[in-house]
Amino acid sequence: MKKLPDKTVERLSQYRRCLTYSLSKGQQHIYSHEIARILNITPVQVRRDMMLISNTGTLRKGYDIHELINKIGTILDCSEPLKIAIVGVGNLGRSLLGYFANRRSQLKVEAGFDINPDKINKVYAGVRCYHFNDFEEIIQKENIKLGIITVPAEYAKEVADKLVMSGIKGILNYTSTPLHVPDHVFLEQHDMISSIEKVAYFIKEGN
Amino acid sequence: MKKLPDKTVERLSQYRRCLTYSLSKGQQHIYSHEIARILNITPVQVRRDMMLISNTGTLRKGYDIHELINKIGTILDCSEPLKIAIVGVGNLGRSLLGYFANRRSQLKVEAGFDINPDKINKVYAGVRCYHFNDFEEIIQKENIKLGIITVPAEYAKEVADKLVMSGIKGILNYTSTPLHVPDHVFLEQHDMISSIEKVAYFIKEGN
DNA sequence: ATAACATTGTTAATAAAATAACAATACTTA
DNA sequence: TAAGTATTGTTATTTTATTAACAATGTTAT
Repeated sequence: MKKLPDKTVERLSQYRRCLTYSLSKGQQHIYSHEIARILNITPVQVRRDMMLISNTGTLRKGYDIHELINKIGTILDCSEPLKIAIVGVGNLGRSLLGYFANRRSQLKVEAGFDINPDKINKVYAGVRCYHFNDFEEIIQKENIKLGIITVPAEYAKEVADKLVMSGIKGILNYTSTPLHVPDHVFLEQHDMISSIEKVAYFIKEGN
Repeated sequence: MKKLPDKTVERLSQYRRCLTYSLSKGQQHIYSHEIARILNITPVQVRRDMMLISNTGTLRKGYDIHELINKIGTILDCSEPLKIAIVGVGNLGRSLLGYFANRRSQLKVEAGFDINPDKINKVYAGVRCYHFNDFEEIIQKENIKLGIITVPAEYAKEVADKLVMSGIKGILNYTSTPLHVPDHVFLEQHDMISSIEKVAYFIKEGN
């Protein structure tokens, strides 16, 4: 399948979650406008995304939830679970570890990394914490593909460099330090401070 | 000033942070291409944003950092510090509290809220944690405008409803539950699972 | 003094994302 | 059975965001 637009990919993940929920309630079909309402978007957008992933619904019956979940799975998921490392087992890192605990998913957090000796070899939400010095060895042995950076901002750069050098394929950066990585590494940044300042701006304007 | 584009607002926040850093290094002027390089964007985009906020640089000398920081401040900041509440003092909530500690900024986290009795009246990173039952009273007394939701996903909806009822102006939702709020409340959602699935997708495609 | 250069500011062009419009059609109701 | 209705799928349009192009102009080098 052709590469999907950025935003569509994000929405697919959201579709899947809300579909899983509806399915667990015993619902079998769902209309575009139902999905749209749940996610605060328009029905057209849902249908457009469906078109992009060649998913087809039934007229006046909507989309088969089970089928659509599978379809999204074939697009988003890899054939085997994708292994993830969380670098920085502070509050934020542990928060993410918590998200993934008890969640059957094609995403598997395989290891945490830190430099605080008190944390090394401890297990958090079922995931063991290693010393960051051992990063390269472990991610290569375990075939970990994705790294999430949750260290204090001032360490972000050196952490990212090490991730890249170790062969990580994608990085999700939760620090506010902008990072630079080569083209073959996919980088996503999430700056919480900017998000808050943005909300602040639009509140202010709203006066 | 006319309302700025969403993306420009986000970047202004990032500009300010990188400018503050450069200023602290003793730098007084900065070129559009320097900013761009730091933030992984193009120089044109920087100049375009400058245009939108009517900031003007000096030919062959670049932008006056101090002046630009002030300019961004007049746009993003309110006249008095904007007060924030963090609802859910778990790992993620405490992580955010940590970000704001020791940071002089026009954003001030005024209170945390939780329902766990062990946390009530404790102080985290200088911020006191109250019982969520007292939410309305405290945010009205303290004039808190912005709420950040960091509770487990299943509580997100009721928390949001209470925030809206209590007169909160803006909500930043870090749970994966999609929320619905009236038009006069600004809502920003940040779904960490979707972010990770997105990175996973683009890694997969990259093969 | 003049030419070459580097940088800003702005307009023009392109690309990406969202929305609108509407044809097709199966279901429902009269 | 015929008309009306609700819903999908798709094309067209609009809006938003990014990038390209380039004129203007102060600075540096010759």
